[in-house]
Amino acid sequence: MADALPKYLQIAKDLQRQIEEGTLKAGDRLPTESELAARWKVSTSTVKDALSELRKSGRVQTRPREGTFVLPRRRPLTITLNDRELDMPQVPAESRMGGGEGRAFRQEAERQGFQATWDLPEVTVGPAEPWQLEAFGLPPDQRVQIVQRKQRRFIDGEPNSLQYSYFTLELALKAPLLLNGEDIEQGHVAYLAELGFVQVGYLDEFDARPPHRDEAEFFGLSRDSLAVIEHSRTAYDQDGKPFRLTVTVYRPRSNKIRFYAGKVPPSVLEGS
Amino acid sequence: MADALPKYLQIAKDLQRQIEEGTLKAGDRLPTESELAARWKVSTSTVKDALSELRKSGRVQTRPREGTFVLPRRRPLTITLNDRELDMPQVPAESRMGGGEGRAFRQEAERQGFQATWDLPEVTVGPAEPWQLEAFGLPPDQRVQIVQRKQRRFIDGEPNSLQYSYFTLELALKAPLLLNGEDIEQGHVAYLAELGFVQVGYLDEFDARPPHRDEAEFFGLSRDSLAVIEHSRTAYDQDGKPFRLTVTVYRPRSNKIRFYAGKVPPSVLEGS
DNA sequence: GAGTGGTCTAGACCACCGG
DNA sequence: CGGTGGTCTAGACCACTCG
Repeated sequence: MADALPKYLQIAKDLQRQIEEGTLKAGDRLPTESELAARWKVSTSTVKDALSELRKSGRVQTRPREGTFVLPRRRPLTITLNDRELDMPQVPAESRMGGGEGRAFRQEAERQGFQATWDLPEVTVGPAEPWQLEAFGLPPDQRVQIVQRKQRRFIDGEPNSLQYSYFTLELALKAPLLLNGEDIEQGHVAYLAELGFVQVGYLDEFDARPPHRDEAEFFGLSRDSLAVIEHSRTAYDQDGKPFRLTVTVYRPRSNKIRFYAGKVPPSVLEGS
Repeated sequence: MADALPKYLQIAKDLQRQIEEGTLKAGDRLPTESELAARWKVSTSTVKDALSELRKSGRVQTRPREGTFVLPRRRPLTITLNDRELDMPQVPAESRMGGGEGRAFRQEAERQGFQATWDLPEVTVGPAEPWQLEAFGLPPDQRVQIVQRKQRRFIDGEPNSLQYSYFTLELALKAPLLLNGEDIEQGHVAYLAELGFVQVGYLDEFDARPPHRDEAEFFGLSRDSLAVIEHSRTAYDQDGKPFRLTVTVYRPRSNKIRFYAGKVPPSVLEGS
């Protein structure tokens, strides 16, 4: 035979095939590592390599001390980055959403037939880290306190994304609801607009990276799972000054991130 | 001590620290696996786990039979998704770029002080796969041939991204340069516009996933490295019909993908 | 030929949960 | 308590490069 695949990839491929063919269905537990090792006459380490490979495909989830399970194929939540309100200057500032935060998250989810929920935000205050200073356009040696609002967001009850919003303490003192560990009914963008900090534009950036330990725990990802997608948004006020930084960490495969330009058929944009 | 980290994470963390502190500099080879095993008094398997973890941070690269090397910190290429020309209808169709393809790739790279090069495209023709039919808005049972143009793109001589452009054979017969394994001087978008297929809008979607074997090879990623970012663009013509599909696979950490809305200070947009 | 990482063996012990 | 995957041992052999 010509250049046989390593055993661990053969095992991974065979399991993948069984999942695709439906022999292993969503929610099923895969054979245990020792069963697979016996069946394939390999050591358990080789099986562990195979399962590690499978986890990276995003089709299975390993829960320590329980086993490895086939994940259901869920319809992903579509996150559209374009902010229709922002693109239409005639809409009053009070009704601008800011895309992806608070009410906008629920509205988008419901339009797509999902139920969106979230925990109360955890508010913490601390000295700025270098990357935060850079995002706020401040010199690297500036001493400034940053307010972090961290929120866990769920779709149909399942962990979907983690959102961190950052503000300077200086701003938060003028907008004290930011310091409350409670929802801001109208959303950050509208609340700040009421106080005169209007978001006239924003810049989004993306990266993919392995999850941190707490993110892996929240999303139920064990070792060697998929990368998460990190989406940073820097919001600018009327003076072109960055006044809000939002970092959203998405669970892989549960979200579809999209952006459009020019004329795209409405049916495409609406179809989930 | 309280809940010590597993050894393999301790080792990874120590190496990471040495890289950050500069004890290990860009281009340096890390100690070999057996050296690390001896130094930490652990088995080589534990060291392999540690290096696997380190590779996921994107700071090192393992080259089989050579060793593990510290990667230089390169300034990433910024890919801006907004198409300024498309957003300005007064610009004639012939000069629209399409963002990220051919000339636009070189222009953007040079503006940021990089040198962009690419291989000649590899053209292949074959039956449509289901996801391609879906992207082109065709029924799943339709029999149609798809032309693939695959191009390897480099920044400063290093592998940067892989771009696959897809067209129906029907379209390619009306635009025969698409079937040539040569560059299209003016770019796909302009060439097709000349022939009456004007891109009036597009829809971008993102995902992060582990690299395929050939992608890992092209990017020089070995086992357990970072995820690649996949960017799909579906382009629509005047009739709202999708006529071009482009999939770009980006090397992680070498690219910064961005998008803006509303008014963002020009200095931010220009600053690479 | 020496040295490298990729693959693999044949286990071991542990913490944790309720299959 | 039994069974699970996470961590780890102490190696082995291989294909390949030339550090």
